[in-house]
Amino acid sequence: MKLYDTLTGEKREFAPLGVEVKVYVCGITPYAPTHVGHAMSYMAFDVLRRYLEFRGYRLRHVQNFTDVDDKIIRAATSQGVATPQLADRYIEEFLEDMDALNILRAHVYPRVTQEVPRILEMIQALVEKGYAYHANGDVYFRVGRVSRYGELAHRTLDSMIAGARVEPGEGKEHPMDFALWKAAKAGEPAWGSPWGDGRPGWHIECSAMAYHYLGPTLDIHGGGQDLIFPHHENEIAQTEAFTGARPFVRFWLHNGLLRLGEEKMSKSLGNLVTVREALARYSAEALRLYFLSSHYRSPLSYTDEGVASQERALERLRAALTPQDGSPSAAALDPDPYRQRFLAAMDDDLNTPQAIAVLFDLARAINRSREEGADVHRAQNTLRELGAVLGHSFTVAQPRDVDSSPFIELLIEIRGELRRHKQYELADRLRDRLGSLGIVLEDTPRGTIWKRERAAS
RNA sequence: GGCGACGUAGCCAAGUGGUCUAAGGCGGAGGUCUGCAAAACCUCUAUUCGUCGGUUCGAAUCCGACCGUCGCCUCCA
Repeated sequence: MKLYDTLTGEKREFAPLGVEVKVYVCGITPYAPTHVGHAMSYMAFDVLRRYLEFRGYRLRHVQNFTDVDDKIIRAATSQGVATPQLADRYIEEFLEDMDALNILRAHVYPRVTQEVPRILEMIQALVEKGYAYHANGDVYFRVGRVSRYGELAHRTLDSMIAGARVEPGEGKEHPMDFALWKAAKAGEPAWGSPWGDGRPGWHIECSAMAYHYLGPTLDIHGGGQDLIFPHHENEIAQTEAFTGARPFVRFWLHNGLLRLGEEKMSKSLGNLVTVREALARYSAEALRLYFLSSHYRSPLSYTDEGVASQERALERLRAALTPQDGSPSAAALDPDPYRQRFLAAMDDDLNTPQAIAVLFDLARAINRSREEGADVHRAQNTLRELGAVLGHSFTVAQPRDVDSSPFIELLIEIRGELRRHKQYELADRLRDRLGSLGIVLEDTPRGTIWKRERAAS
């Protein structure tokens, strides 16, 4: 299996260093509802995880919550709640959203507020080694000490300064130096430290947590492309300076960003669709199919038509899984060539668009073979199995509420009687009226089936 | 200004030197089935890959220029 590594800029054969694959994925800063851009990112890493496990690897997945930060403090003050309460609320929401999207939970979700002692240890060590220095209650990382600084972003320190948007910063020796520890302002959450009360800077928490939960070398570190610089660049600098071991990360994986209209979807720009809004309109599977229909490293635009079209596409895959009736009279359909193609696609840096194309090919083959009377049970099992690798179940997620089901079935029964007596006008009226209420009827050789149409407009 | 990515059918999106007269999905057209529908199935729907040059026996795929879009350089998945 090959994975594209941002650091080297090439696809390389992947194998974990030890018995388990060590995966760290950057989590969220919980101060606002989860949006579909997060969903896309975590879905990409969900598929990575499912595929690695499918390939027989054991895996340990750590994902942080940055639950102390300027934006959290600001949001908490403006809403008149304490920062831990605000963070807790959004963390809970985030986990619920991930569950709703069928994204597997990480094995560990460390939080900055619970890791401060370890973060302080790391900062202290960096100061002792000369990689960091103290200035007015802040502690900064000395970027100039790291000759490779900029290697992940493929930039040099000089070229970054030429960009000119660097703020000098009071106590900084070098404009690109970044804070490991920030002195507390009045009323802010703070912890004691050798440099006075304060809180961790933005990047150090990931270094400390990754080191503590996974060790000095990670097999895979993931996140959105917007984290490459400065966040991940700084993680490399901190961790390698601290451990003295190289490389900190063997494979850097970054997903392309979701756009809304012409711009990246982001909290700061305010152009976003929350996961809850999306799930109110579309099924989780349609959203998943939409995201996976594009390669994880490519940017993708979120559009209603796009997700809606996947809702219809999904119906085709589900239809291919409807049970076969009658006993097969022809040779069974052999799904192995499809399986091979699926694996080849996934082995090539998780080429989910191609893998999905294989699933549609297999679905078509199943439908065709079934009409010809061939045994499709094995092929259907393969479709189900490969779908599950992508996190799909293809089950008719019918919000079949107990209240109306018996009545709908009664109406269908009566319509059946009408049809038997060739009272088609009345029968069609029933079907039309149910249709306008969002209930779709289909007359099949096995009888009439119904399903609820998802409102999509 | 610096660094990087991308531009493939009506829409979305794979493919990155010959198997490509380019996968798959949505949409569209015709047909089979059906009381009529729906679903399913079959057939068709880019001789062409932003534009212009170049390299090569051969390019959507490599190189150059140009046009356009986006990302990072500041918080961000």
